[in-house]
Amino acid sequence: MERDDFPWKLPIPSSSGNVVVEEEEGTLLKYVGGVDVSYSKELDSAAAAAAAAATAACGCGSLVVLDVTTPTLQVVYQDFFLLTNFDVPYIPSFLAFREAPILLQLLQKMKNTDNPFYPQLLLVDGNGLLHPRGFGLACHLGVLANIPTIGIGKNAMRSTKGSCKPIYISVGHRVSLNTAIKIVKMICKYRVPEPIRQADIRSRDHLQKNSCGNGGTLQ
DNA sequence: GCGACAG
DNA sequence: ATCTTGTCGC
Repeated sequence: MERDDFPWKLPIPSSSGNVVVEEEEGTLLKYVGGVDVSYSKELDSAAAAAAAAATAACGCGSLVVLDVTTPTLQVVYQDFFLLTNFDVPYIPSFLAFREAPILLQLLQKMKNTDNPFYPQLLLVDGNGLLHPRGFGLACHLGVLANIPTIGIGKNAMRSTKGSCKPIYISVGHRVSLNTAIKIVKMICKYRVPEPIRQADIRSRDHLQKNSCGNGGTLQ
């Protein structure tokens, strides 16, 4: 679980700062996925009329895949999973029980259709081994989907305010911490690694355009 | 009661 | 996570 357990090689940053793409097709890390779930606080109109105290929400899970051998980290795949009347609560330290089922479906949909962009590795918006019980969302998802995962935390539990705002990288599944750090460093354009950032941006955007607030209208 | 609490 | 406007800076 904490060792590298995958067949591919990392693109090697050259001394000039450019990425050297090796010729061995299929052995190079190319497709890196990112997952996230966004929520809308808006009440579902039907639920609001029926139950006064009900606070059903809308949610949107997203899965994006980036080609990390391109300088721009091109997004080559995206898919969403919209949730209506989502009432699974968020309980601190139990994030996986809320989000793993959603994200797992997005991954299985790709796998079931033999999608050529199926990610070789997945970055997860949430921690891996860095968790009170040592098994965060990134671990759950990695095991369930049997895919190498890296956990990305943006708030450390019980941390103090630092002068800068770091991110927290932790092992999810089938990747060592050293490798996880190397990979994250090569796919960051901004503070948050690009696969996570794109998953975040796109899920929020998709939710806004397709959420309960629009009466469920699409397009 | 107070502080902490991934997203 | 979400509720929220403008604003300062590269």
